[in-house]
Amino acid sequence: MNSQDVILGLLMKGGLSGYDIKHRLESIFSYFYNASYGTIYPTLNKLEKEGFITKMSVIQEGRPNKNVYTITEEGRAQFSTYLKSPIEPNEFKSDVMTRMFFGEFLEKDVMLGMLEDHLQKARDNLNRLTDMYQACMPGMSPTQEICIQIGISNSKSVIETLSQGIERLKKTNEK
Amino acid sequence: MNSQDVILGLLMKGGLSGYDIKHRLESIFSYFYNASYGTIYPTLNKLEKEGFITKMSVIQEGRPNKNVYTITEEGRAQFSTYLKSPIEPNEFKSDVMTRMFFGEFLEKDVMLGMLEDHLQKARDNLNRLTDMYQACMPGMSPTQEICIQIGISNSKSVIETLSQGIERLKKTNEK
DNA sequence: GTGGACATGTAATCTGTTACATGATTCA
DNA sequence: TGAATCATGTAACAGATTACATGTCCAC
Repeated sequence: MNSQDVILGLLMKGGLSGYDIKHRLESIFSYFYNASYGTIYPTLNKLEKEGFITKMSVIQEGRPNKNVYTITEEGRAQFSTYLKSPIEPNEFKSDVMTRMFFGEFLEKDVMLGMLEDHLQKARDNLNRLTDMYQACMPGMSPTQEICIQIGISNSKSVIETLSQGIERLKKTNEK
Repeated sequence: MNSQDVILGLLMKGGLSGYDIKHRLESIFSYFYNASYGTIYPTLNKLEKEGFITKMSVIQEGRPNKNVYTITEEGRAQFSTYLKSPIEPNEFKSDVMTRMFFGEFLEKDVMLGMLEDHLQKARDNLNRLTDMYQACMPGMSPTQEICIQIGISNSKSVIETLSQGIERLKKTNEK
């Protein structure tokens, strides 16, 4: 899975600009994939050259013009090839957890501050996801719903486990 | 956080070879970080050139020789710098979840097969983590314990949410 | 006139993986 | 003799990010 597959997927339901794609990725998608403009625009150009999408310049009023890309039949076939390819394992990389792993080399109060901070981020993330769930709920496909439910339950489990861990750490601190 | 930081961290408690490091990463670490030999060996050479670690050739009986690397004072200082640097956000990339997101473009039975498969992998992963928890439990630092507890509770939450999702999907299939 | 949303793009760089290449030693 | 484990390394490539560069249009 790479940016090409994801972009083709996003175009399956209608034309989008690079800017639109970035915003889609940031909202719905951000939990399990992301890409920067430095990836999106070159990928769109590449996909157009390969005939998987076509470009249309759209003149807008009150805004700069934009390039709206539409998927072609070849593009749909290509996306279908991706969907049938072997699934790649999840990739997860966590700086916070790495620091927790090496926690014995850091002062306890610094570590506690770090964990509290991370906990707050997890709470914010949970709120973001539940808001999104509420907002998108009616229009979501069954598997999209599973997707966001996994995100939500994962967030909850991190919050719970981390809170308990912090409390335990604080107690060892008192000694 | 990159391979340099992680390798220095692993050397904080004693000398290791590249091969040892790979195995450490695969066992304890694999939940939140990983690296290939193609990263480990060049990184070790780079760290040695920079004076953060020193190499010692160890002649073994019944096995090929190996290079054991030891962290220097400069290396410890460098690792400490990492621990005090701003925390980078988690990175998560999931092919399965991307496919779930685009589930409407895939036949239901194919999707179900994919999800069952993923569920099994999640169960295997949970078993691996709980075994590791049992095995390493006495020697773990408090924050290491939090680390693995988060891994375990996340695995459990994925299994539960996914199982329920699969059941729901099956019902919509019958209609 | 300035900040912010909208909009597109490139060059340099980073960081890593994969595939290849080699070789010792043990055990069945 | 061949597979498995131990052990090290490199070259080609992939895939992305960051920083830079540019510009429109609106509202304050």
